Amino acid sequence: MTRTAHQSVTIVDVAKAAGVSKSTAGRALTGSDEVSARTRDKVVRVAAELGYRPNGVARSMITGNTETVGVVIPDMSNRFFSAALQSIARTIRQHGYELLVSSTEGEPALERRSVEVLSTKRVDGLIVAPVLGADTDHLRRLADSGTALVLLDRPAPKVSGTSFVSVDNVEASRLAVDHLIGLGHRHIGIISEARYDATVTRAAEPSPTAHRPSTMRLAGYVRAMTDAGLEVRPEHIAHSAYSSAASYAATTRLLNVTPQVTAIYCTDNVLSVGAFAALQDSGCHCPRDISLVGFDDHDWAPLVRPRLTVVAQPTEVIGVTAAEDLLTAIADPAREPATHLLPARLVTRDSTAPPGLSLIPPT
Amino acid sequence: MTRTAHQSVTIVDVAKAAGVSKSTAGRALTGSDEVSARTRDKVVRVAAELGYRPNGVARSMITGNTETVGVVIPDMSNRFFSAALQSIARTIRQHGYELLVSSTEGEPALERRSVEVLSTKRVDGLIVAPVLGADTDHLRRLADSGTALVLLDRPAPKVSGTSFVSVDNVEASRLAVDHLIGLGHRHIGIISEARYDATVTRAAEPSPTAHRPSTMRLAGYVRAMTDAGLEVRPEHIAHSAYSSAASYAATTRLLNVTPQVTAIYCTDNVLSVGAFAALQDSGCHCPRDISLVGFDDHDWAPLVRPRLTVVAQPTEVIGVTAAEDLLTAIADPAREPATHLLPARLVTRDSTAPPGLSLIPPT
DNA sequence: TTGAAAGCGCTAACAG
DNA sequence: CTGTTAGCGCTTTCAA
Repeated sequence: MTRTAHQSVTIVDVAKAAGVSKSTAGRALTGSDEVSARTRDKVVRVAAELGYRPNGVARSMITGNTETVGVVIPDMSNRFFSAALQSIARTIRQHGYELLVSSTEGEPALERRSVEVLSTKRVDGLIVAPVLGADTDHLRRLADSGTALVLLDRPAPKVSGTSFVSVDNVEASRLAVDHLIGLGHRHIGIISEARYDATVTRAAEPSPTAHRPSTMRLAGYVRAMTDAGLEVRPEHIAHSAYSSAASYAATTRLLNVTPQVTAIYCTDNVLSVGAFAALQDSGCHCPRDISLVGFDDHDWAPLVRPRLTVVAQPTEVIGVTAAEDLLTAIADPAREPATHLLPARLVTRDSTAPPGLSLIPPT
Repeated sequence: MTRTAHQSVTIVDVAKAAGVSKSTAGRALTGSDEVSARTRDKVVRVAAELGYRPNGVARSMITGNTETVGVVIPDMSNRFFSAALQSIARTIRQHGYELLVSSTEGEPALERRSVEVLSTKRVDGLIVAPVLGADTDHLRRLADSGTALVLLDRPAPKVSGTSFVSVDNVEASRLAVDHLIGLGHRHIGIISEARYDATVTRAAEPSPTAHRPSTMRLAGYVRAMTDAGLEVRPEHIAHSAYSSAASYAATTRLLNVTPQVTAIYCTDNVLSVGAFAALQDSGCHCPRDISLVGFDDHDWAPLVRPRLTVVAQPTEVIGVTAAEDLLTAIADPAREPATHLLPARLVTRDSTAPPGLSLIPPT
């Protein structure tokens, strides 16, 4: 019956108890058809009685693969990544893979360690959302060594031959900004983790596989403004570190410094929390005095007042696409890497309205 | 330099190239002090040149452990579980372990499969939040087989000899209900996933290791009401399935059917979204007409109006505790299993006030 | 249809 | 300090 020892019943024990050889027992247990039904039944029954559990480690040793996919992301409690993780998990599970996941907390050193450890554990493939701005040599080495690799959300410029899956950030910004322009806004502020850098941001073709999402979103804003014939004013671009508190401060600053701004586009889900809070505390009425577009659709977007208009990423699709591309790469190492830029979607709610629109007369 | 072949450079290749034996190479690479500095340096250099990556699978084969912890949870996009996961990941990483995570989507069959697969992969220990109400024989077998096992959030009654980590749900409810009673409320409704079952709920000592969280929270409500000399009325207990939409419906029903209710306690984070929305749409003014206490502290709790008062679980601590207990169990299989009931915390905001309190005169 | 033997890549005695 | 030997548990030829 149940055994208490640790590394307990092996296939040899089963074979002995069933009165067959190790190899026959193996064949019976893996459902090979090179065994007589009689012996198979016997072996299977004996195995169950003994509480035999096949040792996947030993099997991997021989087959050379682990049926395991690694995922390395900065933070699994971040809504975007946890949602992506969930859809990655489901997709690969349907193909018989498990998920080895590592959180880097934004530390380049931890990312290197994670990639190292996971590749030591011989994952069959790896999905990585690299730490922004960090060195990516370890990823290049990994890709060069033939490990299937898919980049998620953030590119690694120097790593070639690797698939990349992300929302189309330029288009996402265009959705937000065009919506605001369409409402009549002319002075539109932006809360961004990226620094305004004219050379990159105003480039004719900013490349999603070369720049981080925040940069692309800022570039999209610049493009949309420019295309509409509006002036991009540096003082309308509020830089914020990656935290809700920093975004709160940045938004407050933007409101104080540039009173002519009538709309704000906030380019990240974490930042949106702080931006919304800042607007609430500012004394401005939203959307009468200021319109706000957030990023990513949250549970709370329809719960706050005014309900928050957002640019929503297809988070599920991003996860599924990354997983499927990785599975393809595992099955066929020679396949061409692809860049998947998935479309964002504008969800219009109540936080955006024409400038100066006032249902309640201003005080 | 970099190799393109798949299972490429082994320790034998390194040994040959360095002109030493396999074992010396091994010793050098694992940093054993039984090697001369000279040979170690040489081996390490050669290994780097060849792009050698140790094969963790082979190592596990010998050592018998994988430095991997499995986690099986219903849904990693759920805020509670993703936060717990993040702190589990950090804790075990600090001890050199990686995380193999599996999402069961609430399906008992998937949970069985996950536990099976992870134990085949020879994880050194397992943290499981079992699917509610499902059969737990697979967990008992696992525990009996000597695998370190910690139960998270939900107990598995028939599985003995296993640690259990959870918030103290009865006390959590007491915090919420006592707060409301203290404000003067007498007719307090509850939104619960549990069915009201007098035998369990009113038991003198409802056991956290025998009943699911929702049952314990309901029991805590009953206890707190009873202790305060208030009547527990079945029509004040609104059952809801586990979704925001169901909670919306349950809350709406509760408001319509029992107008004497002046406060509602919502016993779960997912349900809180629906409850809050229902209150907004009901025409009731919160907190003037109805007070609301939510469960779990969300990003949005301070963002909505009124700001939501909640009972907050120490999610981080729960994750860390589960991880630490598991590490202990791995290190010492003979240690006594423990039940950790962690304290909840009441976060008082604006959604709770004395009944009938009216800053704005009723219409 | 079954068994015997080889070996995956590595570590761990045990000699030298 | 270093090399030799013997496996870990399993799959997989290759014979019988």
